[in-house]
Amino acid sequence: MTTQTDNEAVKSNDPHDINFNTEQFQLIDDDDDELLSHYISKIEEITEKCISAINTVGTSEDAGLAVTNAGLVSSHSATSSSSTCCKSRSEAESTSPLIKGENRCSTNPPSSIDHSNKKTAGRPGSKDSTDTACKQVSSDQTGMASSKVGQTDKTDTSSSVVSTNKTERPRVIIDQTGSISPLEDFRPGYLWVSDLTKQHWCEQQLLYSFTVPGVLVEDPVMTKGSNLHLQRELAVHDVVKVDITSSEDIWAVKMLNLLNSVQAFLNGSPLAREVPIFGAPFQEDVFVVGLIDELRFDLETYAIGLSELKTRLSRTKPSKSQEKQHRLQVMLYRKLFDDLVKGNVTKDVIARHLRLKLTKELGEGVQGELGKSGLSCKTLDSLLDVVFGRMAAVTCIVETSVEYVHQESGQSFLHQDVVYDEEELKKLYRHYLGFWRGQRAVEGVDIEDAWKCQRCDYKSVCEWREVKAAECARKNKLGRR
DNA sequence: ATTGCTGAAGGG
Repeated sequence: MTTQTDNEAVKSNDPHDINFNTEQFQLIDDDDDELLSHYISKIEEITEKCISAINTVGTSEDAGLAVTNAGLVSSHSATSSSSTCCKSRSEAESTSPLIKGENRCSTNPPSSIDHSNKKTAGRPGSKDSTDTACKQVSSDQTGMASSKVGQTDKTDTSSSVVSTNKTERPRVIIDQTGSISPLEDFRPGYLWVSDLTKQHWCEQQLLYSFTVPGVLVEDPVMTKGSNLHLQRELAVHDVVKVDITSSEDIWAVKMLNLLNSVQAFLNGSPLAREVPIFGAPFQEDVFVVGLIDELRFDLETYAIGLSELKTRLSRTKPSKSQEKQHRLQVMLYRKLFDDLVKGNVTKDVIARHLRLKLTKELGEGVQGELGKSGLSCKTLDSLLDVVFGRMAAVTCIVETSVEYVHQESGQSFLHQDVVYDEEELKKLYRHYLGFWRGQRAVEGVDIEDAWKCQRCDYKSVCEWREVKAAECARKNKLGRR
């Protein structure tokens, strides 16, 4: 039982400044209906206050955070993609009836509050449930299938205010004294290639995307981009669902996707899309996971080329900064792929970073899919043997490029070859890891890239920007003397 | 494990 008093749960003199008194939530009896309904109404009240406070922020001129009816999470968190992805799926269904993906949009009312900077708000884990992953079968080639992980969401119906208190952790942002590093804090286990490319755009923005609670907002330009990518993907294979029972299963499907892409080449197919890739490059003991847009296989020379698709709102050349960002992405993919070809990734590294038990028996659904590809692997351990073997049968990537496509017309208007420089990549990568390991402070954009701040969600709260602005003002003053 | 642990990329 609790001794809850009636003091304010939300102390807020200023609607922009919400103080949560999390202390006062205590365990109560499930049976105590009266008390329970008291709390529920209390929670609703708080929710309403928060939403109205946020709305005020969202509509004010200098607001960094926008408002939508989709709940309260980091604006660049994975959750935002789950909604856009869902949309892509349903739109894609009209052009390709072969997709079996279920609608993953949460139909919950928009009142899920997150005041704990929880990273995965609205994206409940799949640990304790039997999930399905979307697997794909090639449509235009017989025999070999390729597949892709696409976990479906559980619908989150928990009342979040009470439950998040339990999981709330103290958040440490870059600690010079060496407490918790961003890597441990935000990406336990492994990094995404997209983490590193975002970091390339602005490290400070990346950090804010993890730490500043925001509001989910759908960016139509990004949605359009996702849809165009999906369209292309569906041109080479279809999606089927696979039952998933463990994280080993999830990774097994990913391995199968990679395996099938490479196998498709060996079977005479010239194209593979959405190819999963992973590794721990440059002996840094950090695991990185990515998804290659497109691999092309030259049937005469057996040469493999990598192509990254970038869709753009306008038919304009990408900025220098974007060019560099895309180049980094492509070089990283290439490095990860080549490392697999060269046998530079070991089972041990995979198991350790992904926290997988290689000897665990894979679920029925996954084993079934493996069977369809002619494999009788019962565990990740034996599947990895096959994957490594197949990867060793192809050669390293010899060509890397970025293709720019105009969103509205769908026309490709620019093709840029990327010069691969491994030493340069290594240097850059190690510099970026410095941030992830908490070995150095965050770096925002250089003064010449300050234009990026104009469209940044965090411009109203950004300390980096403030410091740079002051620096700039000082310089101008000196210059005038 | 007592509790927890990520589809990655999507564009500027």
